[in-house]
Amino acid sequence: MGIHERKQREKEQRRKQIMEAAKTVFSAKGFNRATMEEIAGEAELSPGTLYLYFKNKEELHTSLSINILQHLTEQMIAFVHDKNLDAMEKLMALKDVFIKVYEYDAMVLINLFHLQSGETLKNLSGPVLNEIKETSADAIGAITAIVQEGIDQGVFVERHPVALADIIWATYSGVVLWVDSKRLLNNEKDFVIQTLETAFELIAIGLTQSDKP
Amino acid sequence: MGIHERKQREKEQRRKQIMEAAKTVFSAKGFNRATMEEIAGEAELSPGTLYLYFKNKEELHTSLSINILQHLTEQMIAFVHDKNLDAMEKLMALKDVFIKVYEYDAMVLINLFHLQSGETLKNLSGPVLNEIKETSADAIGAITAIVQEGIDQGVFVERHPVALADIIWATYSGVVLWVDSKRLLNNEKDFVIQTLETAFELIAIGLTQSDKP
Amino acid sequence: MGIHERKQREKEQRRKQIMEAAKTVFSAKGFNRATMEEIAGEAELSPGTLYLYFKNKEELHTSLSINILQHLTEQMIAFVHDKNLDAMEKLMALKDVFIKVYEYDAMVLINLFHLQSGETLKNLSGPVLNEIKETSADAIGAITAIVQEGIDQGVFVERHPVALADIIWATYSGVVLWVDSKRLLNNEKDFVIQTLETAFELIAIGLTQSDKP
Amino acid sequence: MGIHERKQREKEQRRKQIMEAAKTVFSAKGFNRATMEEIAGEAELSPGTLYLYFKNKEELHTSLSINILQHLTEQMIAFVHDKNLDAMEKLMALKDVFIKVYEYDAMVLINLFHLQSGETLKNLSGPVLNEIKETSADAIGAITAIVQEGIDQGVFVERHPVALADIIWATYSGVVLWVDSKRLLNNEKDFVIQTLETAFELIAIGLTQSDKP
DNA sequence: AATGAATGAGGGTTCATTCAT
DNA sequence: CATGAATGAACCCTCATTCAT
Repeated sequence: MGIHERKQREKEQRRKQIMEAAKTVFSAKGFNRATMEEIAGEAELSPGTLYLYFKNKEELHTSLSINILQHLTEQMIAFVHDKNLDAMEKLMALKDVFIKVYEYDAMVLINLFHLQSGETLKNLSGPVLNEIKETSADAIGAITAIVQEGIDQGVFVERHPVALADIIWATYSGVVLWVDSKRLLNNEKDFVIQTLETAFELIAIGLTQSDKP
Repeated sequence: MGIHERKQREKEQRRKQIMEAAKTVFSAKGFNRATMEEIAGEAELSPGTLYLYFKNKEELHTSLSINILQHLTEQMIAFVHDKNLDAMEKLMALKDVFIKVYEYDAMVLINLFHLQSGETLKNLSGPVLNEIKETSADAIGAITAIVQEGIDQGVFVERHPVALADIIWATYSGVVLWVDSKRLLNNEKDFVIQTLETAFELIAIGLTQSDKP
Repeated sequence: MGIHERKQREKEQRRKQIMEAAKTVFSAKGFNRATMEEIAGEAELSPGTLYLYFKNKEELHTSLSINILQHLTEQMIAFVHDKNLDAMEKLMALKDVFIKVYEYDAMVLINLFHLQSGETLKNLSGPVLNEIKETSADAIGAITAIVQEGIDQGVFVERHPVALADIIWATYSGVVLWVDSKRLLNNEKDFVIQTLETAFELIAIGLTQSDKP
Repeated sequence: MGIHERKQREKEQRRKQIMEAAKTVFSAKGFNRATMEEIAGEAELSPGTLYLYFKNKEELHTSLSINILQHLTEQMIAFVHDKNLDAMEKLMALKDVFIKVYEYDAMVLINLFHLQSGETLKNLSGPVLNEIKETSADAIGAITAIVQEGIDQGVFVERHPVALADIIWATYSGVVLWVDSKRLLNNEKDFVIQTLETAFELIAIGLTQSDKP
């Protein structure tokens, strides 16, 4: 079993090595202009080897996104059940996770949000698609739980919690995509984090105040 | 002059004809899987003709986005200077424009928001890039003007107006992308408009209320 | 008939105008990279018009060569029958014509010599091919006549006059092609004329001296 | 080591296989009408494979020329340093090499001389261009050395040795191109070799005799 | 005669993927 | 498992040529 386990770990190790290389190349070239040969070169492997670990280029690409989505979701779930935090504190913790993940790997996160595109989504194989569906359901579920808790506690005003969760998630993705593209268009400094902070201020107010008088 | 003008109009007509066909094909296949030959067929023209009107596939694709962005911006600017509306009414008018444009052509709008992607942005020619930059600056400018007016009138609380405009725009794009992808993932009904309504409620509250107590 | 003649002259005029433009463009781009559209633009005509005067691109290209070949041949023939010159003087006159034509239009001359290529020759239509055959036969005939006269006069040693004419013509084309390409390869000054002068010295000696002792 | 060497040899083998096929196809169709697909078919390989060994069509074509130029140059250099030959004998040996190479592969040789064309030359990549420059400099250098030796020995009259080398090389290329094209034009027998023999007689006389009396 | 918009066949090239070693 | 040479389908784009006006 020692042998079997080591094999398993080596295999996992290779996958990571490839995904790391893929991240670098996709990041520099974008999906279309990146070639499997270049990724293989970056990973110091041969092209053929990539196909032992990933079914094809698309799934290698998607794996990057799934990875960060799982990472993000895990962290969100971690404090949802934390009894020591009230709903508003959880909302702020959510914001901090969003920012931390953005800081951790902006490019893969952007990539994840672009996955929300018909073109990409349509071409994924069933299992991969399911993994995405489930993980993103978990992510939205975690946000929904926070919102629901706030409503139950009377801290947040009563609205459809799933819609609110969608808005929070959408704001996150929208800010990351738009502010990042502004950076590219105008050679600006990176304002994503500041903008996220302000966006969450607005969201917090919107969630707590009943209505414009 | 009659001749010259008619020629001009015919040329404009052809561009539209091609863009219409391109929209159909890109919409059905996505950028990569769409072929110029198929677009030409859809437009009942020969492949070569496409290149008389668009430099290459990428610029044809981008033209669709620019088009809707200009359309959107024009409408936004239209009521910014309307003296009969106060800032909050303008904000609601903005929401209505957003919704109307989404209803008018969801697919091209989604396409526009995906243009905010490094991969696509990096490969555009100078003139096209400039057109995007300018038009999107106009769009953000229009939103900024509304927010600024609200602040000046004491209706909105004082915050950095550009950041707020970015957040509004980002929320729009985020909601459209995310809720649309949820529809694809889960074969859901289209909730984009309802979600946008709710999102704007939150934004309106966030803009008018100073802070959580 | 006045009308008919004027029409005729105008037509001739247009051909020249097109050939002039073609010369410019072929010269700058080479045959393959030159486009009919660009030639039309240079001639301030539309692409379609070119086809009223030349059957296709290849024959337009070849016409340039035929033109200079006829020009060259005419001048050679002019002094072949000049009773005031002896064979050696005629040989020197030949050299002068060669140089003058090179100076007049180096590019078209080079073009002519490249026509001596299987690829180009094989794709010409019958009539054009015949014109080339006849004119180049005339050219070689003129040189042969000079050599023959020299032999008859006992000035040149007895050898096969056609072979000698071929060698003279080949030397001309070889020097022009090779020295011009050296210019391109090494960014050298143009040494074609000096090299031709030296080459003809050698030829003159070779023709007059019987053999190495 | 055995493995590495064999791989190397196999690779070299493939290049030859492709060049052989290319020679056949270019020879039959000329550069423009030859297609990569046809060459691949002739080599019993797939089109893609060609691009593993040659950057593009042009460089495959040029490689053929460079090959024969190197072959020619090697042989010329071989006897330049032969102490057993005097200058005149070396000149005659040069002629023999010229003839042998022509007999060995006339078509590729003609191809080489056509490379001396602006159009082709301008579109070559730096490294390939350099290889041509260097090899043709070596070729001219070898001829120059012979001529210089003749002058030093007092066998040849004193003239600029480089110019003489150029003339010899130009005569070679001119005779091959022109007499071969005569063959094509008039369905003649192949007189290249006889003409070269006569040409070298003239050159020998021209080099040894001081001047027309 | 002149136009010039439209044509559409054609080919070079790329690159994800495979498979014999 | 790993390799990497070979594959070959696919596609963008060019441009000589045509023809309705």
